[in-house]
Amino acid sequence: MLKKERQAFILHQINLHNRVLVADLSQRINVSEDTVRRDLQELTDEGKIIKVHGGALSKSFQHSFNSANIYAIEKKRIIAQKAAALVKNGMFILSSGGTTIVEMIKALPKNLQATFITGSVPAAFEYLQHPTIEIILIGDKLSKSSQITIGSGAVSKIKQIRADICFLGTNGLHPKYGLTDNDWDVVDVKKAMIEAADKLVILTIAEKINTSQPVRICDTNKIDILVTELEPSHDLLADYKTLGILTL
Amino acid sequence: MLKKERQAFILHQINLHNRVLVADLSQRINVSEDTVRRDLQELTDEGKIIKVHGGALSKSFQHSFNSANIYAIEKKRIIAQKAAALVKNGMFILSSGGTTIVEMIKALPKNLQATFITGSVPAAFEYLQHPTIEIILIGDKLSKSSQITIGSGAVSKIKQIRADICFLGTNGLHPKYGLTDNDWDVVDVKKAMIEAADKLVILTIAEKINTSQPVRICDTNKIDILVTELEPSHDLLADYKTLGILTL
DNA sequence: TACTTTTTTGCTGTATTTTGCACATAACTG
DNA sequence: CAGTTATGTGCAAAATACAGCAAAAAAGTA
Repeated sequence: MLKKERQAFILHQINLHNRVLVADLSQRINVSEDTVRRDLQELTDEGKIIKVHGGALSKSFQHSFNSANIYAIEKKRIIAQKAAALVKNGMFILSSGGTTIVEMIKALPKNLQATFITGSVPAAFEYLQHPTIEIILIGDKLSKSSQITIGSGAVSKIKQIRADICFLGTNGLHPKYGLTDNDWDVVDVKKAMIEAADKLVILTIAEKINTSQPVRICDTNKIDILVTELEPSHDLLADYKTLGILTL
Repeated sequence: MLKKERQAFILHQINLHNRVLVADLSQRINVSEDTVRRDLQELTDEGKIIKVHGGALSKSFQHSFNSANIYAIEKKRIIAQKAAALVKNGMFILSSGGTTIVEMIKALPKNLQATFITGSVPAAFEYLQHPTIEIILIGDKLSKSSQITIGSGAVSKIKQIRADICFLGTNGLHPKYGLTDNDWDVVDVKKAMIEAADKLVILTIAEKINTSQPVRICDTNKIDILVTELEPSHDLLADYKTLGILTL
């Protein structure tokens, strides 16, 4: 069996049963467990499955864990504070989802008057807790893995918008490869958001800096402001500063 | 069963029943109590559950520690079970938000293949927890009080849909005044949902039966099925049965 | 065709993870 | 307070993962 064929088979099994075991697959396909593991690793890198000890799970399993993910929460709170300070009264703000964005929403001043636009369910949930802001929800098909709306309907709605700022969380940021993600449909939505806003602000923990994912969203020089938990003068940010990006 | 899978199962059980017992889980999953305990410990470390002697509790449980609320939740769970049984594979289902609807979503069979359409953020959040269903989010302005999208954009999107069932929670139901609510904009959306579906199913606790609110959604005879926590033959439902409504 | 180069695969040995058990300790119950 | 039940810890066995290496297969290339 060819490699591509094998991976397609594995993907099919995962979508069918929501899980696979390394030992199982190795026997069924008649290859070594190492090979299966390598296949699972590649599929994981492409963001198609979730690899776990002993096998792999469908992406739809991921959400049940992410719901209360407090990973790196302290760092994200620092980022949230810095990012929230960029928002002024009267602004129109586009935002994606992600835990960092949700933290930013929590950090918004209580008397802020602004309009926020998002397709992310967790972000919308958090925006709803705020007493004074207005919220516009972008409708379309909901993606299970990313919990935001995707598809042409969402993209065309976003294109009708002219926003002041676009806040994006990110999965990969690299001076050469730019802003990257692992889901094709999500990338389409993020691209549209970037085009629809005057300023692009990227929120990311330092750990994701200089990493990359398979699908490209935009070039690094499209970014206006980069918000991390580091000091603005930190070495890790030097490359981005030379590209003209404001680091906070 | 894989470790992650097991933890997902435990998390699901907790969200469903608000509590689990170590001994119970160990028997159901067929692992030692130690393993269950370790899982609970990890989930606790990640902040997803509350660990207690003998088992664990849902995080939401610690907030809603008032007994009146929990009493209603038991009733709503009965309603949820009955309503969830109406959904079949391949259906298109429109739904509003509300706690009763959210309970219904939790009660949906795990292998269900259907498409759900909603403008409610809490409902969407709950739909996202389901592994196999498809979700369409209705976009527009978000209403803070009702947590659903309202406005002409939402209404016109709903009008483009032809659904099998429309599930609505309700604030007032009265044989004479029909289905009523207290928010003008929400009523517009609910009206559109009713028109867009073949069947109208109303989910309500008995205590709201024969009460009314200021704004009318539709006549009582538009209702096809009325789901309450009562026995279908209960006296309180007699009026509605004579109107040709199926009571569950 | 004959050759290099690259990719794929399995193997080996060495970490790492997971799990159940035993035992001491702590928490509940009446 | 005594008895029961639950918990945490250390430990060892088994399963699983990973890194490095070399053979085999595939893809280019002259």
